[in-house]
Amino acid sequence: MNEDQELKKGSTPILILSVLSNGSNHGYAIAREIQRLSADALKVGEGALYPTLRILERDGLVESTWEIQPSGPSRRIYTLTEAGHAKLAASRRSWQRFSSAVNAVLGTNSENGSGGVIHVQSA
Amino acid sequence: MNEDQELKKGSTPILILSVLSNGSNHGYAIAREIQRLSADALKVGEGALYPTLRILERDGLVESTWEIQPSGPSRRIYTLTEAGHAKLAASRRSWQRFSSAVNAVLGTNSENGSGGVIHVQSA
DNA sequence: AATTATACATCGCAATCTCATGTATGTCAA
DNA sequence: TTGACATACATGAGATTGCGATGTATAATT
Repeated sequence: MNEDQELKKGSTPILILSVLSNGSNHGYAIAREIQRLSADALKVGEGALYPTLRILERDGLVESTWEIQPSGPSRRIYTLTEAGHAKLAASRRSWQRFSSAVNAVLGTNSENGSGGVIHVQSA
Repeated sequence: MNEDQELKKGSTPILILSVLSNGSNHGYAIAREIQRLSADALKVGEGALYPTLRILERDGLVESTWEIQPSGPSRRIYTLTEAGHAKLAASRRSWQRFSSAVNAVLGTNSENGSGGVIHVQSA
């Protein structure tokens, strides 16, 4: 399965990697961060979160260590590896390509609501 | 399952509905049109195309009629129903919300390649 | 005669998500 | 002190979806 098709079925990995690129974090906090940054539009449930983190670790994109808390349950802290950084960069390009393509298909008729044009401009 | 989560797992329905909003068409041509409009970035395989069209028809979003060709195999022509138009409009909003949310999560660190800013501007 | 393109359709496999459930700790209010 | 809620990890069942392969059939091309 190619990268673009994989993105269609599961934006979870790229979202997790992206959050981790802001600094190491533990699973539960990653999920909350995705929800916060997306203004509640995206929710990564626990049944998707933990299996995905395991796959990312199996594939060498993240590493984890247990951290015992002075209070509350222990946390497994995930850190992005070098391979994870590279994967994130590639996934970003795939997402851009995919979302542009969808917009291209959606933008070819008179029912696109705003009728607006999207300009991408360098900072 | 809510609409946003459904989009994550399958942009195929909205792509088909969008192509059909440009006029009635048959399955095989719809798939080619999606591929053409997306500059080969998106491909809807036959194993996804025909089952999805059946579901759309079952749900009353499209209607179909057989059309015998003077040459070549018969075609099943699909037409967007009123419910299909409404669904398309709703799906567009969901796609906008979903892609904006992903961009929001991706846009929060220094690894976003372009470093660019996306401005959406009305026509 | 063989290949390619059109055009529909179905099946099995694999991947993924959601929902539910389970374990365990700590806090806060009734 | 008991119940509710939040934190934090983990797994399993069931459903959905996509993809590749396969099959049927027609027609044009080489």
